[in-house]
Amino acid sequence: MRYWLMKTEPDVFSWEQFAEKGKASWDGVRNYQARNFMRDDFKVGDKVLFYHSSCPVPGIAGIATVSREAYPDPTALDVSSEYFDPASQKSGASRWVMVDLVPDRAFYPVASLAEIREIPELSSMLLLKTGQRLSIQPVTEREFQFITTRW
DNA sequence: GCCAACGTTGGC
DNA sequence: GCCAACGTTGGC
Repeated sequence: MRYWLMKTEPDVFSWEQFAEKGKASWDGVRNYQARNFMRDDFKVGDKVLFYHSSCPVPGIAGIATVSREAYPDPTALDVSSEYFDPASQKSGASRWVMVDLVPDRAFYPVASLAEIREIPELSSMLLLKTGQRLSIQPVTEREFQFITTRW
């Protein structure tokens, strides 16, 4: 089993919406490295840290579980979608994929980025690396265990 | 709103 | 293939 961190802007899709819906299809990823993680490495049962970015208190809002492995992201072919991708339309097939998640539990309060920064055991998390903007990142088992024990 | 640190695009 | 210009991310 592997562990991941996935970023979302709560203005677009929040933990609260996720929990209420009971499921999420992670569409809209338009970065090759992030896509490749989903396509090649995500397995059913993998655990995900659900991260809120670009908001008043950036941080991990809860934990989720991968419930379906990578399949084509249809928003790439939908001209009315903000995630529409002309190159996918041209080739006739979506070059982007998504996975499905189900919520596990929420963190109350969120594990804020500021708090995470202060914890020596978490100092090597990719999240804290300058310039690291990947929206999907691998997390080590130790990091995951530390966070879910603390929060 | 600022801006550092990227990734992508496209002319050559 | 190079690389300048441009666009995006995301904390602050």
